[in-house]
Parts: sequence; structure tokens; C-alpha cells
Amino acid sequence: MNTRKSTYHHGNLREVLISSALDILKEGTLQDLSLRALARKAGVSQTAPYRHFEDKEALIVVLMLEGSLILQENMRVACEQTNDPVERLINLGISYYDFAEAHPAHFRLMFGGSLENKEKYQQLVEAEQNGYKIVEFVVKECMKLKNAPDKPEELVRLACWSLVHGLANLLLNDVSKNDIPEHEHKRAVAREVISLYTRSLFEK
Amino acid sequence: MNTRKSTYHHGNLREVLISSALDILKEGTLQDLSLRALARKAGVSQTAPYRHFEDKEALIVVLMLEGSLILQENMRVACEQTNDPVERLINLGISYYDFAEAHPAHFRLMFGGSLENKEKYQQLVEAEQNGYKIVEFVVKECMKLKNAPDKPEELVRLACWSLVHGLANLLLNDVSKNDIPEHEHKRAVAREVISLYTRSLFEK
DNA sequence: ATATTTATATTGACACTGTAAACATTATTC
DNA sequence: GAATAATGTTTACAGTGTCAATATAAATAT
Repeated sequence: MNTRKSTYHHGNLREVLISSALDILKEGTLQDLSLRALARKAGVSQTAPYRHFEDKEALIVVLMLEGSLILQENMRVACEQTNDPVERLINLGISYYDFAEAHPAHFRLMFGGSLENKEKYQQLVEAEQNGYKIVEFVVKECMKLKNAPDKPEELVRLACWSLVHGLANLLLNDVSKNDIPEHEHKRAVAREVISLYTRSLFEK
Repeated sequence: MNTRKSTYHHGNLREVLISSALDILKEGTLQDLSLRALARKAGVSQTAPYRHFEDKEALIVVLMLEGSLILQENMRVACEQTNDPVERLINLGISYYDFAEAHPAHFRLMFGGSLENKEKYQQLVEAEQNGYKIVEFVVKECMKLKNAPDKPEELVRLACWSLVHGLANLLLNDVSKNDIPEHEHKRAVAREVISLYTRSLFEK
């Protein structure tokens, strides 16, 4: 008789699918991700995943949502490290970079235009906005400083976000290896760049 | 008798494939691009495209290369508009944004991590480096200014590029619509942001 | 505890994809 | 004009997303 319980039900399929999807997306693109291959790897029939995700896109959306929550949490923690507005903004930027470095698959899904119609998924939009509120608040505090640039707040916010976002993208995709001497210190470079730009904005 | 010449050979297939691929990628993702569909649209058999592209990736590479050349040309023109180093750097940044706006499909392919192994395609790497040399030169000139930041040149270069790259990404994917009041003036916003950051770097 | 409902998995099917091999037609070149 | 190269077609195979019908096990109600 079988000492293991029956194997008909996997018992953990949803989680296993999610995590092995991530494994693939760490190194590969969306084209390399196939529900059928995931099912095989999990030792389950080809259509079993459909009991857990309406379709392939639904799995991707779950990953994006997961990423949004991680990023948000990271940003929140980063903000708690200091009370100085500019320091805080810098920390916030670094946490953004750190997230990209630590969760490249999530990051690419979230910001790589993987989805045709993001707006279709209300939850996603909300999660994004929640994260955005953090940025909004931190920049607002910086704008109160006496040396803050005399420009509309949205503009400054967009500038800060663009820098960090672009930096994360470039470093993540190794586009900019010309600019980075030792491969080891990507993060240190990120910190320097963010700090440089942020300070020249708010500390004249 | 047939006034058109025989229809067995399409005569223009390569170009037609490229341009209808672009059409699809303008609104869709790589997953929506299928060689077979392209063939159908061109009124040609399913495997005809393989006479012009070794595989699907090869078509993508061609598009990326095309994009690289366009971007390069745009950047070159932008540099010729002025002799002032900072102005020139700003112009360079705007041309980068303009390229993303005018050629979104190209841009996404080039910087969206569409390719597993960019290094595999020598031509691509070279084209990228050529474009990069422009940035290198322009930043170098700015670094000679007396108010230039006292930081390694590569770092400053990475900062400038990150800003522009992130900005183009965010605006292109409409991630940042919170920050942009009227939908019309995306480009004006881009110019402001680039100008703001660049000037605070080099004009203290 | 047994019966019923619900969650989860399977099999089989269909239309689509990338791409290889063998063959056909036209253009080009000698 | 014949040989060759370029470009196209047909056929075939394995992989994919996803639907419908069915089976099994777990959870719940009786």
C-alpha cells in the first residue's frame, strides 16, 4: 500500500507554478514561459494550471501584483531609516534599485510592458497607485526645503522617478556596462548616481 | 493574359514583413507577433518568411538594428543644433525621448530586454556602441565646465543617460500619467524634466 | 458515517505557432 | 540558352494556449 497519500491532487500546485514561473523569467523572457512546461515540471497534467489561473496572463498578473507588494514594502522600510527628506528620497531610490536587482523577473514584468491592457486589472492599478503615494509624499517633503527647485511638484517627481527607474533598467539589463568599472559594485554605483542627482536638485 | 507579372515571387516580401511586424509591435507585445500571421497578411505561404529571416529572432534583431540606426541619426542631428555643451546634452536627451515617442516598437525592442543573448549579435553590439560614443563625447564636453560635478565621468554619464532613459520608458508606457496634467504636452514635459536635471548638474 | 457538493486533476481535442525538409518556380549569371 | 542562385510552396512535426467532458478526492451537510 502507498505510504504517501494519493497523488491525484498535487496539494501545492498554485505556489509551485508561481515559483517555477519566476525561475524561468529570471533568465528568460515571456516567450520562454509556457503553462504546459510548468505543468510538466510540477508533474501534473497539461491543463491542471487552469484550475488555478484563468489563463497565462492571469498568472503574469499575479506575479506583477506580488512584485508590487514587495516593492511597496521595501520602499516603506527604506523611508523609515531616516527623517531627513533628501536622505529619505535617496533611500527610496536605492530601494527601488535594490528591488530590481533582487527581483528582476518581477521588475521586468511590472515595467517592461508585458501587459497589453494593464487597466483591465483593477487590483494592479490600485497596487501601483499605493506605491506611488509613497513617492508623492517623500518628494512633497523635499519640495518644502528652501533650496528646492522652483518648478511644479509633478515635474520634479517625474524627474526623480525617471532617474531611478532608468538606472534600474540600465543596470538590470547590463546595457550600461561601459560605465561600470568593476562588476561587483553595481549597487554602490546606483547609490552614487542617485545621491548625486538628488542632491544637485535639492541642495543646490 | 495577366498584365501583372507572375505572382509566384512576391518581390518585396522582406520589407513588407518588416513593416507589418512593426505595425503589430506598435500596439502589441512580442507574443502577438507571429511569422505565420505576417506571411498570411502578405499573401504568401507560411514558410516564405524563412527565405528572408533565419528565424523569428532574426527578424527582431533586424528591427533592433534599424532602431539603433534611426536613434543614432536623430542624436547626431540633435547635436548639431547648438555648440553649447549643456544645451547640446539637453538636446541629446530630448532626441532620445523623441525617438521613443516616434518609434515605440523599436524602442521597446531595443531596451525592453526582448533578447536573451544580445551579445550573440555582433552587429547589434556595435551599433549600440556607436550610439553610445555620441553620449560619451557630449558628456565629456560638459565635464570640462567649471561647475561640473566633481565625480567620475562614467558616473555622471550614467546619471544623464538613466534620467533620459527612465523618462522615455515612463512616458512611453503611460506609467506616469499621474504626473502629467494635459495629455497633449508629453514632449514639453520631457523637455522640462531633462532641462531641469541637466542644468542642476552642470550649472549648479 | 454517509451523501452531496466543491475543488482539483485528467483526457482528448482544436487551432495556432516555429521551423525543418523536400520540392517548384522564377531571376540572375555565365 | 543552360546552369545557378534566390525565392517561393507543400508537407510534416512538435510545442503551445485553451476548451469541454470526465474523474477523483476533500470538504461539508445531513
